Formats: sequence, structure tokens, C-alpha cells
Amino acid sequence: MKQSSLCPKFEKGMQLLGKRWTGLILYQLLSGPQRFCALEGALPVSGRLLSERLKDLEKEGLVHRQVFTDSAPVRVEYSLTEMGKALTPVLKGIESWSQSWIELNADEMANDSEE
Amino acid sequence: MKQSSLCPKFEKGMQLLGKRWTGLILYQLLSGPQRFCALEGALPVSGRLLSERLKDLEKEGLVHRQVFTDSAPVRVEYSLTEMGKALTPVLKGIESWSQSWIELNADEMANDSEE
DNA sequence: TATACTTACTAACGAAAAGTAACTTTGTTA
DNA sequence: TAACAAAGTTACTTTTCGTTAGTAAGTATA
Repeated sequence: MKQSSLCPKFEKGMQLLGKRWTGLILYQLLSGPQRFCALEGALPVSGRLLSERLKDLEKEGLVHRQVFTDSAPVRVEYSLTEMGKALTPVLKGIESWSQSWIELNADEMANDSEE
Repeated sequence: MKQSSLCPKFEKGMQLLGKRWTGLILYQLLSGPQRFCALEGALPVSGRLLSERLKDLEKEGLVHRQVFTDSAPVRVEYSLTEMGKALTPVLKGIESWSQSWIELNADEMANDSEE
């Protein structure tokens, strides 16, 4: 792998956010702690990758994983840490940029209203 | 592929920025129009992928490609369009978030100072 | 008691994307 | 004429993804 002249922190940050689903998972968690199945239902990501990403995000300190053993079937809730919450303006920024600039083509429009 | 309840524009925006290298390429272009080889030199990305990404970004309207046939070997310059420039605060936001929150581990520190 | 069901995952496998190296084309300089 | 540079492209290997199926623990249902 080639060496870049970029700040390694920035590069690592981009590498994190530049992974498929990471941004959407974090965005989804902005609305509060959520269970695994809730995230799975809200995003078009498979359980396999969701699990993988959440593990990564937990390791990197963006997401907190809490298991509730008291309730019926074990409940696992994921939430943003301070580090994760600090990304709020970035995620919101991407959201509003998308609203302003992204155009959907026919395929994407169709996809949007079916299944 | 499952269907999400997300805004399709936001989803598409995230899909764009959530592709490897896209963010770094756009960030690099914040400092002004640049040639292919300049980007290739500045980022740890291979020519193959750089070419692919630039083509995508041009198609999506974030990047403008201009060929200068006048000068010695053909010169190709890439620059941000208005749509691309509109991402400035997002990219800067990721940069400062990274500065504040990202920690490098030993491997990454080592990697940083060699080659 | 047996069965079916739920949550939160994990394993296996084919398909798509990424990384690497070599090659092409046009023109330039030694 | 040989070697070099820019801007890619091709071919090939390795990683990552997406899909489907399966697991463990516990619950409700018959």
C-alpha cells in the first residue's frame, strides 16, 4: 500500500466513515439507543454486516453495546458514545447536502416505491 | 436487497461518500483543481481505483474533468463542481472530528513514519 | 413435553469490489 | 533511438459483501 501525505488521523476517520453502512448505522443511532433487530429493520443491511460493523464501531469507541439480561429474550441495545455523538453535525450535514443536491434517476425512483 | 425506510436521497448520498476513497479524493480537491498524477501521489489509492472513482464522481456531478490539449503531454485536471464544493463543511467536519477523537494505535503510528 | 418462535448472532459460499503489477498510447527529452 | 512521463486500462489475486442457513438461549403455545 502506498503512503499518503495525509494526516493519519483524518485518513483513519475517513476510512471508518468510508466503510459501507457505517454512516447509515450511526445516523440511525442518532435517534436514540436501539436494538439489533431495530437497526436491521431500519437499514437495508444484512445481519451479518450489521453485526460486523457494530463490532468495529464498538472497538473504535463510537458505539456502546449494552446487554439487558433481565428482560425476556436477551435484549441488546446499541447507542452512540460521546465520540459517536460528536459526529452529529457531520451526519446531519450529509443529510442536508443530499437533500439539496442528489437527484434520483428512474431506477432509484422505482426502487423507492416497491417491495 | 432489503428495503429501508430511509430517505432515498440521503441513502444515495451516503452510498456515494461511503465508498472507499471518495471522501479523501473530494477532500484533496478542496485545495483546488488537480491533475490525475497529483491525486495519485497525494492519496494512497491505486490508479485503477482513482480512475474509477473520478469517473463515478464526474457522472454524479461532484467533479469536473477538463482536458488541456495545448500543453506538452495532454494534461487532465479535476476540480470540484458546485455540488462538490457544497460538501466542504462536511469534509472539514470529518477532518476536525478526526483530529479530536481518533486515536492511532501502535501499528498505525509505525506505518505513519516509514517507507 | 414437544413444537414453534424470537433475538442476536455466526458459518459457509458465490459474487462483487479492491489491490497490485504490467501494459498502452501519445508525446518529450537525452 | 532509447528512456521517460501522463493518464489511464487490462489481467489477475485477494478482500469484502450479500444471501441463505444455522445456532443458542429463552418464551409461548398445543
